[in-house]
Amino acid sequence: MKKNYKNEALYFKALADETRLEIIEMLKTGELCACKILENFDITQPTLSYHMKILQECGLVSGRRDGAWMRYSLNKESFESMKNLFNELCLEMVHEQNSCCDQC
Amino acid sequence: MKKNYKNEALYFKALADETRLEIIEMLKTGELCACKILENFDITQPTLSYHMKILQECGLVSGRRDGAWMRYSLNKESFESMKNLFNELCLEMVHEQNSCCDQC
DNA sequence: AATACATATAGATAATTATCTATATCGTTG
DNA sequence: CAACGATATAGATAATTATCTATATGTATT
Repeated sequence: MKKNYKNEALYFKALADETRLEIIEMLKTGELCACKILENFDITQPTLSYHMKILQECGLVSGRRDGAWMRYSLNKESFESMKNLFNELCLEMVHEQNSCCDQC
Repeated sequence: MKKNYKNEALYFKALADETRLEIIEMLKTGELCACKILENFDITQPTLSYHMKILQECGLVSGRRDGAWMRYSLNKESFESMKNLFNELCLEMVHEQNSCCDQC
């Protein structure tokens, strides 16, 4: 049975954007509201909202409403599970084989 | 000085595609020629060539010509350096702060 | 309740990425 | 060197993603 890489790709897609990587970096300092994150970028508010949605959908970021504000923070459990997934991808490299088949 | 996430994003972009993740998985068993990889997918030869180029450009995969064939293999050093980069992204999460600023 | 502020959603568009067909290049073999 | 097989490149197109403007929704304040 062929393995499906949709889940893995979802995580990596979330990280495959400079803006989102920088948002993650910002959130390392702790919980931040959307307006504070927005200050750091030259994008419009709806664009930030779009990026936050992607980060939330893959689970890396959690948001909670606090009055008029949304407060975002990193979800440590998700980062852990992504790290495991990533290590799995990196490790288990089998030793060299001389050729892949008889013809070539 | 604002950090630039271009390099990091490049790695993640390379991994943000199911086909490429599966190619990496295949290459874990050892070096493979393009034709052998191609058999596993429903894509054309030029499309595979395109994916191999992306994997090579970010350094994760190395290719060597062997007669008429190209033999591809995983570049362990690159995987190591990407893992470091990734751990850096995951770790160093500072403890919760109560609020991000005075207004909100 | 009216207004103002913070964020989200809808819909359009621009930018990027993945894919294809056609063709070129490179190496092998008769 | 001609023909063939393996791979790469060019150029077009389709699909996806990032961005914008306009607007809706939700909350707080007067």
